Amino acid sequence: MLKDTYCGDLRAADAGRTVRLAGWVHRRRDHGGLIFIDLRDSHGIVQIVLSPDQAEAHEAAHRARTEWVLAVEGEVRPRSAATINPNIPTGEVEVVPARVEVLSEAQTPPFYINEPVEVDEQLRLRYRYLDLRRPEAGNIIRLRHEVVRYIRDFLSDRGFIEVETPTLIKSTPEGARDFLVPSRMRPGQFFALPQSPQILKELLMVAGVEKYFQLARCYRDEDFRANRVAEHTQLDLEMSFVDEADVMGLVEELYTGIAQRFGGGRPIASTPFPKLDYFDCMDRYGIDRPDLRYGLEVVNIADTVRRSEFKVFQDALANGGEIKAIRIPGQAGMTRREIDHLTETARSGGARGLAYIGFTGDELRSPIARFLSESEVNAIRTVTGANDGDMVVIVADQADVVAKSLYEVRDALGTSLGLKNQDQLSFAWVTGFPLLEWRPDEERWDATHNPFSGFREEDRHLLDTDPGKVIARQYDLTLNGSEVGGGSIRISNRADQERILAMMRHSPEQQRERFGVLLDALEFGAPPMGGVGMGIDRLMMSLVGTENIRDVIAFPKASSGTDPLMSAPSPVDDAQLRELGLRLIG
RNA sequence: GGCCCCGUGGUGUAGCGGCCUAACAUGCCACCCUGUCAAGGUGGAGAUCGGCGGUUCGAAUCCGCUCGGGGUCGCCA
Repeated sequence: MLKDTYCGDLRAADAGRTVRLAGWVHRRRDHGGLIFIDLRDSHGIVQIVLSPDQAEAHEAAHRARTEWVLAVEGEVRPRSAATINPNIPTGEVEVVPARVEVLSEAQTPPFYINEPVEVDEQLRLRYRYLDLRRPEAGNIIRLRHEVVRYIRDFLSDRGFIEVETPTLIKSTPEGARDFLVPSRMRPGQFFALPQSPQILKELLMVAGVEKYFQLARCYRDEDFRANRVAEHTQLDLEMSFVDEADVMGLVEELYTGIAQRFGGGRPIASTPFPKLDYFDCMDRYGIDRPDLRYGLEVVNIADTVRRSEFKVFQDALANGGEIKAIRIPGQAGMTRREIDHLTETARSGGARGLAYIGFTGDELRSPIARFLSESEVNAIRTVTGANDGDMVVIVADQADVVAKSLYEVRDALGTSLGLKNQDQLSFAWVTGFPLLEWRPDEERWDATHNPFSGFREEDRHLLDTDPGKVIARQYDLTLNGSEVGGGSIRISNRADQERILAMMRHSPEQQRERFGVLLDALEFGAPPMGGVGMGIDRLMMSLVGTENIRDVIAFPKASSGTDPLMSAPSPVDDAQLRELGLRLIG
């Protein structure tokens, strides 16, 4: 090794040691006589001091520029009291080199590495290897390693084995669009990249593995978002002979440990994690992954205004809809502009408008008050618990529109009122999901999560009479309002699996073609089984407090779906295409 | 695919019809400088304003198209 010590590791106790350091010039302060160089490596930064006495070293330091790579050999010296820098961990010492060697020179970087300035993301991605030198960026990748290592240790200690599954698998036209890989040896045929190792992990259970996990790369060929990329990493895990409580308990212990160790001291809002029912969630938050860091719960006020004159309310109820409200404490005086903005937000959720009542002492601030009797207003006030100074906003429409609109309103308020406390990790389980939902356009049932989720035995009879009422043995984990993972106890017998697939309008031929392997395997002694897929990227986003999923990935694709670093995708030679039996059209 | 926002020296921004021969900060280069840590001082180089076309006496500034980027809806678990 050219070095025996990391720059960032030096402390007062190292004073007097002779060390060999190597790293990058973070910053240089050349006083003509004295030269200070902040030398940076993967552990941090330490100050190097060069006086003109050591002519050769001084000369090298004088030539050196930002991001040059230097090897330094010298003595660690305590700094005098007046020159201690309390802002950096190594600030009590500095290194006085006898020798400075330039290992590599460097062009001026295209953006600042030594200052946290917001730079165009494409430029950063194109030079990601420089971007990652920025401690703020690189430390996320290092933290990710620690988290992943913790996961591996945790599960290994509990008898899990990590098994790799293939990256080239069979395409199933279910769910998201597959990435396809043409087969050279079978021209005209294609592999798909896995959207998750779902079937394979169930086969591992049939294989008697009992406890499996994998940090699996999952691929979906869909458009990107701030928190969505084409390839993401999931902690994929499956266990035999378990029920919901076993899997949820294990995941909860794991995630509590991760949050405590890597959450930067941020408290977990509640342990054990709250368990919410899906229908309850939809009722109170309008969404199945509520952000529990703040209140602003949705209240049903249909009963209080059932006999109201107000046509909007009448129509909604006459058409089988709902009327719900959110009480916003202390916001009766919000500006016209803010109200308009909230109304716009509600409209984006499908609502035609947003009614409001501001309780400002004796007066009511409300365009709809004249359609309501005094007792109705009082009833609304009682049901919502509104005090003087509170604002109540109301949406009346079909249930799904009310839910979506008020979810959007609540979410917007959470942001604008500063209620999304970044210093809190608020986990919650959501269970009790419907197994199936009706697709009117396709006239078939579809799985709400995945077609292998089991269902409550007591709901079995409903499969014939009212399939939409069947509750799945599904559980999702949410963190600060985003879904960080989910799983289920699986169907583990062929008859049930075939029955569900049939309800989803898979013909027996399609079932054999697409899921034959699994169906067969379920006939050879399949154990009861269940597991989860946990999104590692989103977990890391929460741990480091970023909105951008690309921050937690070493070499991410840009939002456009391209790779500015490698310039991918790119055209290929005709010869390559020919070999694959492909020809480009258009 | 729809909608919204952005595109000015290396980087981050200002300028939004003529005062722009494009400003500021930082970075870069040179010189001065022995205790700085965003070192300081002096001087200097560096962008025709994403591209194309149009309106106008005159366009970084207005209009159209286009390319690139970001966000969002659709899509996606």
